[in-house]
Formats: sequence, C-alpha cells, structure tokens
Amino acid sequence: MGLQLYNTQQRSKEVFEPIDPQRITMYVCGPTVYNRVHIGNARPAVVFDTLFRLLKSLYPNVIYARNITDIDDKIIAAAADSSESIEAISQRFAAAYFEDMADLHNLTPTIQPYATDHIEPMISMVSRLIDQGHAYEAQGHVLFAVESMANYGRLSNRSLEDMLAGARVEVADYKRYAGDFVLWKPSSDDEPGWQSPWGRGRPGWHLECSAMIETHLGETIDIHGGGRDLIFPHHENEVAQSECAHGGKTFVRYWLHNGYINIDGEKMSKSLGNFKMVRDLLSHFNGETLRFALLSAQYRSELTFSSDLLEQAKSVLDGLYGALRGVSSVEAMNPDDLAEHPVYLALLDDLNTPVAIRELHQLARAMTQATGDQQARLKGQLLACAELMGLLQQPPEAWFQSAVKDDAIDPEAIEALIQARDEAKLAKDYARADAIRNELSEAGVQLEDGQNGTTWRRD
RNA sequence: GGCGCGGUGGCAGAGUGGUGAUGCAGCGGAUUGCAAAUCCGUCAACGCCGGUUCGAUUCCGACCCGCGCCUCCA
Repeated sequence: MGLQLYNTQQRSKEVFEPIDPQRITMYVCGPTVYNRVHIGNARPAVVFDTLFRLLKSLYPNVIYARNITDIDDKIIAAAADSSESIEAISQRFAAAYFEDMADLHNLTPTIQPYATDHIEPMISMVSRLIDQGHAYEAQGHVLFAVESMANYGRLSNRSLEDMLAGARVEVADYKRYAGDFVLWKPSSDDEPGWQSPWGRGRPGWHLECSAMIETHLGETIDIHGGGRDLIFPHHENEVAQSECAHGGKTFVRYWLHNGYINIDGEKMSKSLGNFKMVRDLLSHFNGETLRFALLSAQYRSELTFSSDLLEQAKSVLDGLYGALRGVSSVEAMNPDDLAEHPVYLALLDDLNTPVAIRELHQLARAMTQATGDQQARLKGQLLACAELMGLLQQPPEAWFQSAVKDDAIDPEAIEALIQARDEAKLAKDYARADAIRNELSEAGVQLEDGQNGTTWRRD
C-alpha cells in the first residue's frame, strides 16, 4: 500500500504520487520570530517532521524546507518596545525556535530559509505579477488584484462575495477591490526597508513563502503544510501569487493542514492569550513527552491540551521504555523490511499516529513475551517503527533517570541512599529501608527492586 | 449571514453495516519483607429522534450541543 494523504484542496484522501520520485519537495510554514513559540506552533513541526521521516523511508531524496520569517510588523513592534534591534530579536528567537524544535526530537529540515535573504526574488515576483496584470501599484503599495485570478478562493473553498460579506476589517482606500492583498508596502525612515521599483519598502506577509519556494524547491512542489488557520488568507494568497507569477502552473499538489490545539474547549492562540510556551512546558515535562502528546491524536483532529494529557503521555512512555529496559541485554536485530508492518501501514494512511502507537504497544508486548532471536527481531522492529515517529530513541535508563528540573537530587546521592537501604534490608531493618525509600520518593525518585539489585527512576 | 469541523467508556483516542481498537486510570490475581515495576485477568462508550436494513455507533434525514475560518494566528 502506498502513502495516502488528506488534501485540503480536494477535501479528501488521495494516493500520494510525487512529481519526481527522485526529488520530493515539501514546504512547511515556520515561525515569525518575535517571541518564543507555543505548543500550537510545535504541532505542525512535529507532525511534518513525522511525515518527513516517513517520506525519507519511501524516497531517496526528500527536500524539506521550513522557513524563518524574520521581517514582519510584529518584529518591528517588538523592537520598538525594547532596546533590541530587529536583527537581534529575530536572531535570538530564531535560535530559541531551533532549540525548542530540537528538544522535541525534530530532525533538522533540509533547508531553513530566511525571508530577508530572499528580497530579490520577492521583488522579481511582484514585478512579474504587475507585468501580467495581476497586481497594481497604489500609494506606494503594490496590491494583488484577486479579481484577476479565476480560481481565487479555491483552496479555502469560498467565493469572493462570501468573503467580503463577513469581512470584519476596514478596507483601505487604495484598494481597487476590497479583497486585494498587499504584496509590497512602503517603509518609513525608521522602519526596515529595501529599495524596490516602488520605492523603499518591505514585503507583505504572504510573499516570502512564494519566493522561497520558487527559489529553493521550484514552481510546483509536492507538499505544502501548516496549521489549519493558515488556509485563509495565507495559503490562498500564496497560491494566487505563485500560480499567477508562473502562468497558471500548479503551485502545490498536496495541501496538508493540521488541526488546532485547544485549551478548555477553545483554540489556543496568541490573540486569546491562552497559549502554553514550549519552553515553559519543557521545565515540567521532557521533550519526548510533549512530542508523544502531540502525536497521540491524528494530526487533522483538534487536540485538547492539558496537564492530564501530558501525565498520560508520560505514563505511556514509561511503559514502553520499561519494556525496552526489560530487554536491554538483548541486541536489537535490524529489520530488513517494514513495508507490511502495521505501524508502517498506519502511518501510510494519512499519518494515523494513534493506530501506529497502538501497534507499538502490540510490538512491545510481543517483544516482552518472546525469547531468543525472535525477541531481538521484535526489539529491532519496535525501535525502527518508533523512530518513524521520533520516539523511543534514547536509552531506557536515560529516559527514566534524566532530570527535568534543575534542583533534582543528583545520581550519586541516589546511589548512596540505595546502598544504605540495601544494608538496612540485609540487617532486616525494614523500617529504616522504607524510610530511605520514602525520602527518595519525596525527592521525586522511585525505587524498583529487581533480581539484579535496585534500579531507580524519576517521577 | 457564508463556508467548514466535531460530539465514542472516568480520561485520551482509532475504527467499523454484524464477533464492539489501543492506551492511561480503576478493580482482582501472580510476584514482593512491604512496595514499585512487570505479567495475567477484568469493568466500561458510540449526543438526541426518526428512516433504510435481517442487523446501525457506522448509511440517510431532522434536531440539540460544542468548535473553527471569513485578511494577526500553527
């Protein structure tokens, strides 16, 4: 069975057929770097990282681009509110983003282009759009004329009339048509800007992605991903810019959009202020727990985020790592073919991660019950399958013993107390032994007496 | 107003025209100095009302409820 993906454009699942099997192209919208990202920003990163891993297992050459938007009015505003320059702010938060994404066990994308490195192609694209009658200049702005495009609104499934009927934003007087959007806008002297045929200015929001895709991936790409809230206007406008600049040539073959993360039944968003920063969550839960929580629902579903969800994610990973710890002396046998494996089949079906996780449980159980070569084989399968989702890749002891909090008791102290408890147990002084165990428990360390002595793990 | 998504056991979350995933939590047992971990077993769900059908959680229709987009947003 091949890969099937739900295409927002068609509103149905389709078999994935690449333009060129030797060169798969995927673009995912990255962050605007004016502050730390929240867990809602992390969802597409984790989801499309999983797709990247899956694609790499299917094709020899996968190019995954995820951009950094380092020019935007929000960054300008953030700089105005602080003593930092725009460049310093965007560099600092881009670095923070890379750090957060790495902590969530995401692979580094093949390309991470910056908007400000692509001003030339942006200006070129705007010029072409003007030349072809799809854009016009007005009061220092260049606007895209949505009426010049027959299919405008196709991706988001809405007509121009419908859009304007519900419009809640005032229409600028320089627009010929209320739905026209900005390609290029003028910069005042204290705002960042670049020289252009239309004066000193800066790009509109959507232009960068079109220009970076054109530069790095080509006029038509296989997959474009992002959060559902980008369908309109961002992706709709990207389609408009790119297809009109390329003579109507298809821009994206498969549009993929992940669902929202909810808090208390409402969408998590910056405007509602109900967001959880990845960095703050990482001070209570490790990155793999966050990743698992994000993958515990199918990517198109809404995901209700709560401490309960994270506690459950941690419990599940404790269980799976516990199974791996039980076979730590067994050398994993590399599987030669996973093509028909239930985990793989689940992922091929539009990234059905809940089913894939179910199958990880089945694998873990079978592995625990097996012996000899079969156990080694199943261990290899479990590790390889989990790797497709970026899970279970650390040694079990690292999972159980790594400290999330800075003030955690250190391993030497733990070992010393374990030894003291062993001595108490030998002397049959169980009151003393239990007191030590309680002391460690209060320090967030649980003891487990096994056949080969006592092991420990953190809460 | 237009367009769209969803309501599954205490919780998370798949899926299916018939034998009703999976996990977490709970309960019972094995094990343990006692625990923990592990193993075995177990309980429990498809918003409401109609229709189609031998049979509906699944298909169709109405209704109720929740959520989202309609130019800040992952």
